[in-house]
Amino acid sequence: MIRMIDIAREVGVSRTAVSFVLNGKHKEMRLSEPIIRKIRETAERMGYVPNELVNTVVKGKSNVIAVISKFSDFILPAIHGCVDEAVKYDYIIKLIPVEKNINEAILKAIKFRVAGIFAISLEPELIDQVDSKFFNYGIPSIGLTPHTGRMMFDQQKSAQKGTEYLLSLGHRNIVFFGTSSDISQEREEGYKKAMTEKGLPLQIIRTEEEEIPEKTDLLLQADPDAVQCSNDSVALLLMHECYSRRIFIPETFSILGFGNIPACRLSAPFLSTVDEPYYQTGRIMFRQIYDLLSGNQKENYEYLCGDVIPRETTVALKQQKGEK
Amino acid sequence: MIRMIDIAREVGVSRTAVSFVLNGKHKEMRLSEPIIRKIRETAERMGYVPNELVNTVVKGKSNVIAVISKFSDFILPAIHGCVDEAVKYDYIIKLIPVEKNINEAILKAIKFRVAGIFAISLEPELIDQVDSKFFNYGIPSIGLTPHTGRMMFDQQKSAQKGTEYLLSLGHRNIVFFGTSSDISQEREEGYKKAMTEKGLPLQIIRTEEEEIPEKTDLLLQADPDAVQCSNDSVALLLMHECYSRRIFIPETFSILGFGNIPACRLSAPFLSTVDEPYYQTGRIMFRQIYDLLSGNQKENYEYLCGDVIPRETTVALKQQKGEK
DNA sequence: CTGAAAGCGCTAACAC
DNA sequence: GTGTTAGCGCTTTCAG
Repeated sequence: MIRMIDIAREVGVSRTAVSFVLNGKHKEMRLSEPIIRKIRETAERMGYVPNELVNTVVKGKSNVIAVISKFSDFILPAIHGCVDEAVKYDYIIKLIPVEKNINEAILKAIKFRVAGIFAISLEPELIDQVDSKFFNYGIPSIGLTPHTGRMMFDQQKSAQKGTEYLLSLGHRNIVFFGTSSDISQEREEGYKKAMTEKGLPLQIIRTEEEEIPEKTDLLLQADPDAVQCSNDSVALLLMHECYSRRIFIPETFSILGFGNIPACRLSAPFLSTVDEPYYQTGRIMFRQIYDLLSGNQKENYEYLCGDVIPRETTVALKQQKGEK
Repeated sequence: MIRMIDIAREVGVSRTAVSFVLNGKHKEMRLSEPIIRKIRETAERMGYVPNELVNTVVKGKSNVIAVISKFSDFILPAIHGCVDEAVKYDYIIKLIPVEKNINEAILKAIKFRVAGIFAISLEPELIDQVDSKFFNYGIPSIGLTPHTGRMMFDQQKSAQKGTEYLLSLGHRNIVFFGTSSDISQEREEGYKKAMTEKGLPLQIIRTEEEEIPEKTDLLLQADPDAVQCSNDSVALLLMHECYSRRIFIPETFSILGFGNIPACRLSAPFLSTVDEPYYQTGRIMFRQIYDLLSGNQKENYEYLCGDVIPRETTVALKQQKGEK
């Protein structure tokens, strides 16, 4: 690796001159144009690459952000969005996986003197284990305390939009088919709100993914116009149950998922769903920490709201009944 | 951030002593046990965190690996595997996205003096643009030249295993339904090999994903026992076409996918497929660059071979005919 | 056991 | 315009 001193010697100037030219600060020391050009050319010719690590050490400021996460297929697209956004602001993302010990991961980030820490997709239990001493280091972080770092996505409102879409299709007898996870319940609230506003009765069936086969029978007894699922997996699994019973969708009833996972575009029939844009959310999350780093503390970020993506599993009630 | 000198002053010893103790080299300078303990305790109490950046600068060796990639949902699980494996060897992964300019990404990696560069999931055209001067820096890299950095996965052999599985089920009239991509053709070769070994006639239908609706009719005319698809998407899309035609699977014919994407476990019926373990492959890729860094150059890594994952879309011929 | 000193590659203030 | 110098936080050698 060639260093500044090497090119200084080659050109026959001081290391300082090289430093200033290469950092675009040559105005502060009126060097002659030819010299400036020669320094640049020589640097290029010798293949000089500045050492960012040293810069970080000297300036005491890095442009690396640690993303601490329990990675899963689920969260990967958000990381993707985060990385893409980071590169625009000339930040680099370092990935630090967490299995059991979150403090180990945080320590690793601090060892590298990262500019900021971004924790994402960690269970509350892990967050509770965070050693509070780390906050003394003054490293801006998001997601290391219980109420920060949530996905910037409004689950309830998005689910409500989903229900309203079903309503707009003429469905009235809508059952919400969901799991008992926190996130599922937030979505359930959206359903409740939309139904209540219309004065329609609530029908909620809670199920774990493994119980879907049995719970499907329960669902069928309700003879719904439409069923709104708390996520795409349960929607797809429900469709699977319908298939084995030779119950056709959307002729028998409409199904709406939530999440817009890739499988929605590969199911038979294609699953209508509410989009949860992980990638976009990842980008917003980056901007959140970026603002934190720049000191532009905006306290309230706009939460993203998902759009309904109509595909083949939802159809107007009239049309459905006609086919029945 | 507290420094070594701070804890040295606190304890009343030399900075050298602190350095040696904290790096576990105190044997080289026989310090008294109480002093050693006091240094450790003080470091802990004051919240000392070593500065890895400086260490890198001083030692001229880092334990950071840059993963340069055009990230996509596809490749994310491989990254995941890579990160998980890296952490075991105490390496950190830095993500550097590439859109158009690969040299910019490489430069960024070199600026940070990474220990190695790992390029993955980049089109050949991008690889061709790599400025050869970068190789002078002697940074170990994989995937920056046309014939390195391929996924360590044997497409052909895996596909062949798939065909053999179909054969073992009693199917003879097997058609290969695939796209014209390079990877699809490798898999096609596996199919050909298995069929040829049995002296069975080859039936291959090439299709792009958009053409699947029309090509399905062609497929149907062949009246196959089983169809082997070049990837899960086309298998799933084929199932979608069958659904709209009310052709039931696996009663009419068996379908085998390739890839084992998450959607396989969410389709109706669940798709049997050949597993392409991206996550595992990512881990192997890390080990590859790790060996390169450690100087243990093994020239030939074992290519992974996928296993058949039987689910609901494949069934023995006898059983199928019985139901027909 | 310790303190001094050189070195890693670079920035930035300063006197010349 | 330049060379010197101090400093960033640390490792490592070496004479005491």
